[in-house]
Amino acid sequence: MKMYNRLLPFSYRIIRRSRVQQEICTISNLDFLESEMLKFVHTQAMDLPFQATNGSKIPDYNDVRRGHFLMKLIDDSVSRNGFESIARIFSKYRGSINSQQCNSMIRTYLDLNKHLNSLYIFALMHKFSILPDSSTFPAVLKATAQLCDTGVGKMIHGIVIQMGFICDVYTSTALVHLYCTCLSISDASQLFDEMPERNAVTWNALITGYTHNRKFVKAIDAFRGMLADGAQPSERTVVVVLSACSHLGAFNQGKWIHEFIYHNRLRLNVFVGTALIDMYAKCGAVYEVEKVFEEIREKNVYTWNVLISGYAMNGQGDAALQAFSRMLMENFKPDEVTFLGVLCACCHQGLVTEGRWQFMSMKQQFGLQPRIEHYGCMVDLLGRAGLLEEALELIQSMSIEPDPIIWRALLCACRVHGNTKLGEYIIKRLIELEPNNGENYVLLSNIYSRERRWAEVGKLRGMMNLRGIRKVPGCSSIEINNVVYEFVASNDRKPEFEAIYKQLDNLIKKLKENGYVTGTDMALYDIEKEEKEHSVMYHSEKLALAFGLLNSPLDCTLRIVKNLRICLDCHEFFKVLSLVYKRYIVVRDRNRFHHFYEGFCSCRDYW
DNA sequence: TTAGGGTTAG
Repeated sequence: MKMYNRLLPFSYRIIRRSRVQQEICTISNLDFLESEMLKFVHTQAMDLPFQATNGSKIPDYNDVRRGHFLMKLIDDSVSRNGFESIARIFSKYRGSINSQQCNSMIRTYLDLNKHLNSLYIFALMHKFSILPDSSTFPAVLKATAQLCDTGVGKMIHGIVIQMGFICDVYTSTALVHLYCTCLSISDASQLFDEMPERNAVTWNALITGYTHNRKFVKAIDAFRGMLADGAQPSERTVVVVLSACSHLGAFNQGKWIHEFIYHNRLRLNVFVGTALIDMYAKCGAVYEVEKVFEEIREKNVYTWNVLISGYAMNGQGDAALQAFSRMLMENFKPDEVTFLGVLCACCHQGLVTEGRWQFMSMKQQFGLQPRIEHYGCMVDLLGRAGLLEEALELIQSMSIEPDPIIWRALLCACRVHGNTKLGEYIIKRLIELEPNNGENYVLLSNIYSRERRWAEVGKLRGMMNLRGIRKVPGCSSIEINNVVYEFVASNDRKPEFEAIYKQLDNLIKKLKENGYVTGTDMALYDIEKEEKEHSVMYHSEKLALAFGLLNSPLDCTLRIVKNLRICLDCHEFFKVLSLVYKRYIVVRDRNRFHHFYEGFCSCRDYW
């Protein structure tokens, strides 16, 4: 039963006011809201496209058709007399326009992506005393979420509370979505907790909100909450939860969701299939990627894109290019994202000629305009291959203004190929663009350290201290028995991790006997060798690995996710360890995957 | 007859 379907005009019927609701009510006054909304709509209405239609009077149709008729009348009038004429139409037909007709107009404008029109109709409803009902608000809130205007969003929330519609589950779900989209996720969560009624869609709105706000662990927790609440997850639910697992690299959680889909007979539609492939790709599980891809019937450009970029990030450039050829053979039209995957595959594989050709073909054969991301891939591809001049020329030839990311890609190449002169030129540009980003200083410091220019290193260190710039700490996570453990790099031994340090000390000793040499090139400053060894010894990925070895069966693949790029020393350490301990280790760093097995890495030391 | 979905450089 919908308790609030019956209209409660201006009743101030509030069930329970939370902090958010109280705050909202203090700023809400319906007349003020009306004038503010009209003002908002007028100020933004200048660019609206309108279609001219003919019409004179309202025929006696049902409400939806009358709503559509009115809309045509409005469009026609607006195209001839300007946006304000909508109010004149309302005035002319005062008394014969009802809320159902207005709802129909609001929803149709929503479908046409004319969100300001939806809001304008809503504002005029109050002006002409047409009372909204419970069907009005979901559409109005959706339009507000699309426009992402926080002021209007809070105003409409105020009206919802004041008119007593906060208990309508459709309206409050739309409100949760609005708060997740353009207000605050914590306020959305509070609203959700206070809702007297919720259903699967409300849970979906919250879980989606967490994922879109990058609160991936909370999204997975909310999914568990949904199951505990007895709500039935749908295909939409699992798509969003899988996306959270992808971001976290949470393989076991993702696999569990896959089993859940199977046992609960959810459809393996194109959304679910694509989300599954993406999850497995971002967990470094290429075999599962292929299995799901062959299993699903329905595919679209998204599905192909996650497959191609999945192969690329896992170091299987040839497979990515083969998948791209197959995509074309099966008559799918590639888009800009497809070419990002293709160029990324060439980049990680060092396929310079192929990359140049694909970049040309993207423009000439497929008519796609390269974006800065595509140039970024090309600069990285050329830079890694040592073609620094060509990479610089490409940046200079761009019609788009180069961004810090593209300069940093070239700077990394300068470090790899020891080109200090170009590195210094770039760093000056970078520090102008991003004076507070510690990563830039660290990159330059690494270039100086490599050439043993300790005076410059010291000067740079002083500048960082003076400006209060800190290096982003390395952070790695590993999933053991469905629990994600996180480790942060540290120069000090923390007492609670003593068992892990001991394990790490033993590992280092054993690996040194088997050919591992501590790489200290990446250590930042001019410090003694022993101290440098110490500073790379407790990198977060090594701590995660030591913890994984201590807490997993011998045949278990270890999967580690790192927030920065894996360092040279850790890369060597993992290679030797995979040989000595016969373990398969997968590391997802900020850029790509490294699959370590029998002393080798899938990146073939090219990263 | 209303609310909620997947991909993207380094």
